[in-house]
Amino acid sequence: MTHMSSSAYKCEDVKQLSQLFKLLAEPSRLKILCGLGLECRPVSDIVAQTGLSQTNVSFHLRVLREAGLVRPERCGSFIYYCLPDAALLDLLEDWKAWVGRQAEVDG
Amino acid sequence: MTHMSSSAYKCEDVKQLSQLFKLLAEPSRLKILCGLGLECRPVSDIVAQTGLSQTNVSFHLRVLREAGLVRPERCGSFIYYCLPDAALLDLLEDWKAWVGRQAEVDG
DNA sequence: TACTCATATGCGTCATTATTCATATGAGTA
DNA sequence: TACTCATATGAATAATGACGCATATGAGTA
Repeated sequence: MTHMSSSAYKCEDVKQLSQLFKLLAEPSRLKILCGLGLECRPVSDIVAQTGLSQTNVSFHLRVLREAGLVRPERCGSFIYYCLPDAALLDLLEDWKAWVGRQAEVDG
Repeated sequence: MTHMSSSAYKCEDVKQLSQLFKLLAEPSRLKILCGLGLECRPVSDIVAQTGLSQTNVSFHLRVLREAGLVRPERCGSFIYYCLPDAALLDLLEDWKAWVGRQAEVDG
């Protein structure tokens, strides 16, 4: 316990947080999330929008669904997906802003 | 262009953002970043603190360094690493808060 | 120079995971 | 029931990335 600081060692829940980031780290998944925005869209729309294969979209939607990052809603033979929490988009925006600032600094 | 909305399609820079998240998705790397906090520490300290092997720490530090997420500073035979931007910690805190809230909601 | 300590790097291996193909489920409709 | 469309799933493959071992670099010191 020599140089314990107030700022360090704050991430007890590194595991939980890294799992979340892993979900967002997949370009296809991030594209799906961002593409959804605040709207609900059927899978076929997501497929068309992202250009990914239907199989692949379904795969990633399952991952996101099981993590609670998207919520499915059946409507007829369609299944609509949407973000359960708008705050997620704000967080993503914060990172984008940060990345933008970093890019300025680094050149 | 049938149902283009204001909220969707906002992530032009999905690739850049997902690369950043990929860096943070590695538990070891996240541990290193969080462990650093606002301080500068030599590699040997990071090794001791994280319990990771020296090789592995160096490996991850390189990844983080090349991405601009840590900055090295030579001091004698030691190389100190620190975060170049304190805002990074705030962003991580925001996510932790969000994850906490999600956990409440989901049960 | 020779020696030590701190850190970095090349290489091989193992584990994880994204992707595709083919097929199954499940709702709607005739 | 049979048929179609929307979505999900299983199996196989391919790509990525983390980790350890051995070794190299580079600074300090005698």
